[in-house]
This record gives sequence, structure tokens and C-alpha cells, in this order.
Amino acid sequence: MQKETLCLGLLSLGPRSGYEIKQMFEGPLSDFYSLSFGTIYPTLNNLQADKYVSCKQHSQSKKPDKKVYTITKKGMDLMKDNLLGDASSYIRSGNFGDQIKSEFFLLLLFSKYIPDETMNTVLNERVLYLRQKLEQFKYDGPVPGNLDAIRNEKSVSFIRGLASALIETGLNYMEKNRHLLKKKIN
Amino acid sequence: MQKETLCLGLLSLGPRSGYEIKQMFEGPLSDFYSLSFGTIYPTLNNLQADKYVSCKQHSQSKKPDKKVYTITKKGMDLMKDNLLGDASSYIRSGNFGDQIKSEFFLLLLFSKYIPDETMNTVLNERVLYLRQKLEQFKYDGPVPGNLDAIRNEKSVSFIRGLASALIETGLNYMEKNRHLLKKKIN
DNA sequence: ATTATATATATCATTCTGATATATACACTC
DNA sequence: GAGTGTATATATCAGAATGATATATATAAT
Repeated sequence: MQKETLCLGLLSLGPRSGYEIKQMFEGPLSDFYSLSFGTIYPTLNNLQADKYVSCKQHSQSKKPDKKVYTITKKGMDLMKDNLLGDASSYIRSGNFGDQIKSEFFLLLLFSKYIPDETMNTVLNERVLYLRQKLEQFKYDGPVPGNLDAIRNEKSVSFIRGLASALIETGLNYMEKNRHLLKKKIN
Repeated sequence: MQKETLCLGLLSLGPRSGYEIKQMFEGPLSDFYSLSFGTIYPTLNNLQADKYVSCKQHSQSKKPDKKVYTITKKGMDLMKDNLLGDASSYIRSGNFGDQIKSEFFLLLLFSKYIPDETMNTVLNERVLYLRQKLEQFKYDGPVPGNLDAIRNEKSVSFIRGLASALIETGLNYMEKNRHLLKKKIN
């Protein structure tokens, strides 16, 4: 999916600044996708130049102006068009282009070169990390204003449920099978 | 993990060419990590220049010479050092740096702009794709020579078991909950 | 008083990918 | 037998993206 489609999609949830879009990537989207400031800001500028979004500058005393972008009719049309095209091409190729770079799996892969004690700590930390993630996905309380819109998306409950189920499976598997990675019998 | 550590790690399983390293990324590693030719070849050249690997050219009639790299003692030492450093820094930060960019999740996220019929086909294709992946991870028969070493790694059975469990969970969840994504009652 | 974190945009060197170039062999189809 | 597609094998590079840094201020914590 192009960065333009993605930014338009996030702006379709409501007007937002580049900084707030980044907050979505750091927050609720962090486990699925991310874009850097170096991508977000130029993309928004280009979208504005081509009238896919409009921009209102809110001058703030002494902070840089907050530039709040609103998606236009033209932008909504482009977004929907692109999404349909993406969906069709994924169907045609049968390839979803999901890209994973997991440092954790690489560490597992080469675990035979890492002392059992160190690997043990790594796995303990991973379990803690996954438990935190699980809590995050199951948490249903209030969230900061700019993240509210995405939380309330119907598709997001589907995704959160899926993520929770996957993490639970991962945790169970690790607790049951981590002994397989041991090199020496203590 | 640096590309150097990763290439050294793969060469620690046995001597290999750059092309064969790429085959590992396209094959058994494709779901966890990947590097392009544009990264692999320069990395191998640099590792050779610094004596972390040695190289034997096998001249092949009319094909380019096959350059088979072998990890040196110096290379093994660097790899182990780097792996320990990586493990320690992951433990310290509690952040595993896993990076996911999932086109499928983005499509789900914006599914309300995509017709039910199209999304239905997308989900059907995803189920087929996951079933294929599941078969791949469960398959235990013979594999091409250059992929044999990685298949026989003890850590790889752990990873394959984990991947299988995760995919099964994902498939079950999708079959049970895909109706939640529907916008209209047919 | 100092350090750290948060808001807010912008830029850019370095890194990485994805595509292309080059060259050949082999299998398949029309 | 001509053409197409796939596989082997390395190399390079334009274009894209990241991660870091710059700028400026407020607020909370130590």
C-alpha cells in the first residue's frame, strides 16, 4: 500500500496533524505498520499540493504552528480507488506482501552460539514483553483523544481480538517448549 | 542485528555463495527476515576484505564464477561477540525491535471502504495463503541441498512449531470472526 | 538547577530495496 | 525450431525510507 493511501486512510478517520499521525503509528498501529516523520511530512505536503487534503494552521504561542490536515472529496475518491486496486492486486497475486523482520527469531535461530543463561534471560524478557502486549490489546479503557477514532473502528476490534489470540498462543507455546532450546542439561 | 552478523551466522551453517544465502531468505527464512542481493553481495565482499570469510571461486562453464564463502575463525569470533552484544542489548531495552509491515492488516483496517464482496474474496485468499504456509511449516520431507543445514538446526524445529501454532490460531480466529467485518446483512 | 519528556515540523546522510544488466542452460509450448 | 519462462549467478544503482539531528518551547520530575 502506498504511503499516500495510508495517510489518506488515517485522515479519513478525522482531521489530524503529521505529529498525530505519527502517534498512531507509535501507538495502536505499532505492531502492524509504521512510517517515519521523514516520510509522513513530505507525503502530507504532496497530498496538499495536489488538493487531496486541505490544511489549517493553528498558530500556537512559541511552538511551531500545528498544521491540521483534512481529507477532501478528491482525497476520499483517490483513497477508495487505491484501496480497491490494492485489494484486487492482492487477490490476483495471492501474496499479501506482509514483511516481517524479527530480531527475536534471528536470536533464536543462532541461539546455539549464545550461552544458556543468556538465552534464558532473553526468553524471560520476551515473555514479559508479550504479556505487556497482551494487556495492551485487551485493555478497553479510555485512550487519548487523537487515538480515539482508530480505537472505535469496527475492524480494529477484529484485529485486536486476533492479536490477543496470537499472543496467547505464542506465550503458551514458549512456556511449554522453551526447554527445547537448551544446549546442556543442568 | 547487523547484516554482517546475520551473513556470518548463515555461513556458520556451512560454506555458501551469495546466491544460496538469498535462497535461504526466500525459502525457510522468508517469514522472519530478508535481505536483498544489493545488501548480501557488498556485505560478503566487505567480510572477505576484513578476513571474516574466505572465498573460493568455482569457475563454471559460461555461468559467472560461483563464489563460495567460508567463515574463518576470526569470523566465528566476531559473530559470537556480536550475538552476545545483541542478546544483552535486547535484554536491557526489553524491546525486541521486531518490525512488521502487514499489508493485510492495513486492508482490514480500511475494510469499510472496500465492498463486502471484495473483502470476502480477500479473506478467502488469505485463508488459502495461510493454509499453504501451514503446510510448508509442517512439511517434514526432503529439501534442496543448500537448505538442508538450516532445516536441521534444533532452533528451527522450535520456530517451525511456533509458526504452525500461530497460523492455526489465526485461521481459527478468522473463520470464527470474519463475519464481524461485514458492513451489510445480505 | 538540571534532566527528561512531550509537542511540533523539517531536513538529510546513510542505508536498503527493487529493478535492471549480463550471460547461459534447460524445460516447455506452439 | 522459435519463443517463453524459469533457474543459476553476480553486480550495480536509482529511488525510497529510515534514523538521527536541528530548532524551539513547556512542563514535570529529580
